[in-house]
Amino acid sequence: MDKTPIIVISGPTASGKTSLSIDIAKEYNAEIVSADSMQIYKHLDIGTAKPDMKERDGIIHHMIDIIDPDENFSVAEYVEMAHDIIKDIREKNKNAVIVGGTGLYINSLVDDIDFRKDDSDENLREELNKICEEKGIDYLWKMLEKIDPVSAQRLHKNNTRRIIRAIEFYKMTGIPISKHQEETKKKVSRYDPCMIAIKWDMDKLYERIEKRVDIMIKNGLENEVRNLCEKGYTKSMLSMQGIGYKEMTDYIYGSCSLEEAVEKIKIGTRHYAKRQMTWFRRDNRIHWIDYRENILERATEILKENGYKTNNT
RNA sequence: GCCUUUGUAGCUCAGUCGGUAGAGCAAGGGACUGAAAAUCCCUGUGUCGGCGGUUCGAUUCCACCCGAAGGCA
Repeated sequence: MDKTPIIVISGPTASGKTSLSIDIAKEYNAEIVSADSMQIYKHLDIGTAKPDMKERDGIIHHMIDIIDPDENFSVAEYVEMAHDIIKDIREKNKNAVIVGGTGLYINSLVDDIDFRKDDSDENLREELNKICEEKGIDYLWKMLEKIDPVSAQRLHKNNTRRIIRAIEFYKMTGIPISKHQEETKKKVSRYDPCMIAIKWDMDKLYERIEKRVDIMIKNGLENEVRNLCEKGYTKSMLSMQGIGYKEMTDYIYGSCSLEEAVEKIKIGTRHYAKRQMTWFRRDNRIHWIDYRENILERATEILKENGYKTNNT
């Protein structure tokens, strides 16, 4: 079976993914599929650095603004929708450019990981959370050790979230999540990705983050979050836990000053960029482009080596 | 000018009844298969402001100097 070629642009925040992706989309007759866990939300624009229509410059963007801020979303849904979109794009004889910084989304899509329909249940998860509060995480960890010792060994006892997910998976499917993970690793992906990312010196990247956050403030992040709060969206929602949103909410409700909130946004974004780097660093399929190079030119070379042709060639 | 408080890790500060020091934050590294902008793990030597004195030994006590904050003139 022929694999579907896809162009993937990943990397840390503020590395220049968006503008590179649009340039590439123009040259390669492509549509863009975002892989960003926050840009999927409507009304979260400034803080997520969502490209506006002018920036998109006529290029079709998918997986942006697809749900309301009070809705939950997950990788499983992401992957399911993205597969269909890519299929449609290909049927139009266009290229698909996947762009985003959410490593889990990128890898789940590119590696074509299976998410079963029946292995998740929010009520059960809530129930387990309650048990954790009452009896402590040790109790849950021991429970997991009995049903899935492999996962129990792998998971640190403080990582409540993952422990609960592992138990949840077993209760829903009757098989240990560790076993499921091993099986899905063997699966051959339907995609043939050409992966590109822009590499920055961290201090340079941090400078960009600093500037970018200042611009967000200038562009009215406070107002954006105020509107969200007025619409009734609260910090308990996933969307409002995004960097920039949770800190601004704290400021709006008076638990810190604006300066403190801005500083926290900068720190949070730095931490995020660092985590993204540890995620992407280990993927040896990625072609890293140094920020000092002519990025589009270099990307074009890489794509050419991988059999992609521009509109002009 | 005098009095008081203060000077310890990039920052905020503990501490050593004299045996050369430790937290939080920052920073660095790592993990990651249905919350992932989330969640979690690992990493702490720094002229203890300067110069002397006492002492076997001073960051700790004493004197002086320099810097900071406050008070009195």
